[in-house]
Amino acid sequence: MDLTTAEENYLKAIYHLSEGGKKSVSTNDIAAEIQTKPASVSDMLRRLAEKEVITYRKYYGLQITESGKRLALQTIRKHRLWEVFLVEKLNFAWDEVHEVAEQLEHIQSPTLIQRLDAYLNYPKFDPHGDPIPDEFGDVRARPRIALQEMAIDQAGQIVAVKDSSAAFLRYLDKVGAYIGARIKILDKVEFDGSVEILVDQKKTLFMSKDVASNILVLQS
Amino acid sequence: MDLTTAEENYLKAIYHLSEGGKKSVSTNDIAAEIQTKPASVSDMLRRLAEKEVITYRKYYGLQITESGKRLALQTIRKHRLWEVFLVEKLNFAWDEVHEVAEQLEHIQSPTLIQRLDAYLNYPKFDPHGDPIPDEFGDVRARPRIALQEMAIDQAGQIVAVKDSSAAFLRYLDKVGAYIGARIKILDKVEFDGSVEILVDQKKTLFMSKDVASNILVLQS
DNA sequence: TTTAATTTTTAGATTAATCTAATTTTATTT
DNA sequence: AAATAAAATTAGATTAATCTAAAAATTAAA
Repeated sequence: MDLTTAEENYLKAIYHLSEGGKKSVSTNDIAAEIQTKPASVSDMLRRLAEKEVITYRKYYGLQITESGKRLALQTIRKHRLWEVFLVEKLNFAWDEVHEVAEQLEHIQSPTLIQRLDAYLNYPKFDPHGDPIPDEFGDVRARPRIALQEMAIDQAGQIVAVKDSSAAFLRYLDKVGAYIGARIKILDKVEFDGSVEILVDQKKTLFMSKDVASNILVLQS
Repeated sequence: MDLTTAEENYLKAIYHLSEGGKKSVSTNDIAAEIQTKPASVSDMLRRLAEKEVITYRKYYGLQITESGKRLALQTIRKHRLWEVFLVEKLNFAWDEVHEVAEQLEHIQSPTLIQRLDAYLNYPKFDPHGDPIPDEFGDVRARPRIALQEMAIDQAGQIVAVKDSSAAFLRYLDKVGAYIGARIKILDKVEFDGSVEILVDQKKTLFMSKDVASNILVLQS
């Protein structure tokens, strides 16, 4: 059973919102996530329910089905593999890849994705540090902690960001706190929650609590 | 001015038919090329004329405009660059790439194409031997001759095929007459027009007139 | 040069995806 | 618990792309 591009986008948004910890996903949430009007969402929910990728009771909300989850994870897998390709092979900066990947993720060709995966050497994480589901939709997420919550002298590797807005990503790139950087907490200021870290054993960096709580670290 | 995916496909078909040497391109030709109904074509022609990528007089036929030609060549450029990528990097066979490239050619991102071009080392020909237009739409075609028309003892390199159906391409692959192969005419049979050739200085091969006239060679 | 055949276009429907405006349902407040 | 606010849905339109069937225009043939 095949989904249109629009359906894939809605399903992906629904999946992300469901995983985002919220108990129920509202029509308005989806509309905001996908930049469209609530009326359009209602319409689409009816169609998605017909295709049995969600269960849906009017006014009462929705739930993604197993088959819906599988399809959403396929799309996410494709998106993230393309992001790896764009950054590793075509030298895109990691804050420039999203829109292109948003288009590429809808290309239909299982063979293409298998071969792309092999070509990229079966990457497990995308350039933002988010895990890439395997072809069965299994995701092996690493336990990650916000940089802000680490104690003095703890070390680790930056693996993801919470806020992946272009502005934030550009800021990080500029100060040298890239994904993959090995860091260590040198000091924490009680007063304002700001942190001093050592990057790659050479560069020290100050960051505000706001910034530090948006950076996710894999502890070592 | 942007074209939809369907418009791009029609314009590409029109361009190919125009270049194919026919003086005028008919509604039925386009319908056949694109696997659709003449009624749909009439409709689309009206829209393409509105966007000024063709000039169109009802019942009298159409002509592609300069801007239409430019856009068609952009799409063809993208298609062929993706084909190179699929074959060279992802190890697709050259008869498996068409459908995927048909999808990839519609991805909108000038940056992506620039970088893909650089990554592939600015290829001038696709895996079928067809020339890749540059970013301004300029095509530098090599003078090519049908294998069938070469004289005994002449040598060259297979650079393209006229009939690129999957069946024909598979046949060629099987007998070892791949794109890029260096060949030499050993003998020609007057009676049925069949040819005997030497491939890569080691293997001799017989082929019928039909096959030989569908293989294009760059003479050396 | 009429008639017949072919080609092309229009008329009228359909489907997916979207919108605005109106209505209905649910949630919140006094 | 009635009144109000917020959220969600329906009604009715619109656009792109397609189709079938009918009509119109052009081309070919008797």
